[in-house]
Amino acid sequence: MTTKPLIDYFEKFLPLNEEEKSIVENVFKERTIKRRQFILQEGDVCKHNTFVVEGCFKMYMVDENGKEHNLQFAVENWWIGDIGSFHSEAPSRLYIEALENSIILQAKKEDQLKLFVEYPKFNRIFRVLAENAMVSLQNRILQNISSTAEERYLSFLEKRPQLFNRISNVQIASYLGVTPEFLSTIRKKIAKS
Amino acid sequence: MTTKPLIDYFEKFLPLNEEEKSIVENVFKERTIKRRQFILQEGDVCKHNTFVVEGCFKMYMVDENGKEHNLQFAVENWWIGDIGSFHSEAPSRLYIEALENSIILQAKKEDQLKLFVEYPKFNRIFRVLAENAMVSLQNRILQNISSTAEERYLSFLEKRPQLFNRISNVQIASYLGVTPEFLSTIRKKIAKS
DNA sequence: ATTTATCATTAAAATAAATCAAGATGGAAA
DNA sequence: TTTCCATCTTGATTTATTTTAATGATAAAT
Repeated sequence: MTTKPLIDYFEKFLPLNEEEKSIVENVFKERTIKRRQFILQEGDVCKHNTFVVEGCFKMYMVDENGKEHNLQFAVENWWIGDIGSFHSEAPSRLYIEALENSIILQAKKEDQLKLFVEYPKFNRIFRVLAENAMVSLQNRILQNISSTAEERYLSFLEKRPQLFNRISNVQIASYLGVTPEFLSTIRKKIAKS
Repeated sequence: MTTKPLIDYFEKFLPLNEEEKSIVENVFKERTIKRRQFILQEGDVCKHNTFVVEGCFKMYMVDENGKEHNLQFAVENWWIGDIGSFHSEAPSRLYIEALENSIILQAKKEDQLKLFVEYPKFNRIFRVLAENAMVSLQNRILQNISSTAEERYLSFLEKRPQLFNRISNVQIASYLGVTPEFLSTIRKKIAKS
């Protein structure tokens, strides 16, 4: 019963009855992923919606110069996936790679759609999830267009302290949109003050 | 029947029956908004979800130095609102201001919730809307962390050509996260090449 | 155990972008 | 018409950030 963390997660939004719990167990399949393994690569269609039970992932784009740009990290109790590709079934521009050995739960698109059609409660839960994600993304954009890199780094430390000890500064720099070298000078400046 | 554009909009996602069309007419109220008028101000709770029938709005934050940072524009057939504040009922940090004389349709929170509970179809439509919004926001973040201001401006012109002739460069600069002066030098450089 | 890759840091030079100050333009308003 | 205000532009200066290159430290691979 690895689906327990996911059921607990859903129940933070709306309580589930026994039937709904058992459909979650049927729809979401457990997978074990090793560090450095990919669950999505550029050019592939994103066929799964992924919930992280244990471990850590990054989702990133590779630009024309071969540089990686981290769009998102996901640790325990986070969702990750290229929703755009998942819905449109167009090839993704993104990679999703495990930063640690991980355990995930995945739903295939057709199963998740069935869930939405047959169990309206999940429709409601996923609407709220998407809206919450929108709010975080909007806040991140506001930060990006209004703050310096130093302010963005401080705010990242404040908002995601769990990640600070778990992810290398190279990865954090890529998420913030600065070079690792510049992040290093920012850290030096902060340490001094 | 100003709700017609909204009904047409919903039907691009899922067809509505007569009952559903009439509930849309009941829930969404028309308002006329003059240029420079606010429909949300910092400190207020965002009590409405807004659909733009005609006109143009900007949603922005004012930083500690008094500078405005545009998070979003909305023209015909776009939604605008501070979803975070709408859901949490916490005071908003954002302003929403009309850039032109406008006509909007607004639903109060309790009415919209009733819609979601009693007419599951709208739950589904709004889930898809939120997911689409997530995709655009993710793409914008990727752009912000991976591109120069010039690339961001060119991409804005390509993606939102309707806005190019309709919105001042000051507003576009604020949306891109650069100063109007620097946007001017970008434009000069592009014109030369 | 040794080699190899990744990571974090530093510094100098180069570029991107913000700030400051000023002038030109054109439409709105009196 | 004249005044006024917002917009756009320009150039000089300063600050933020990237690039390049080099180094020591650590972790991964052989």
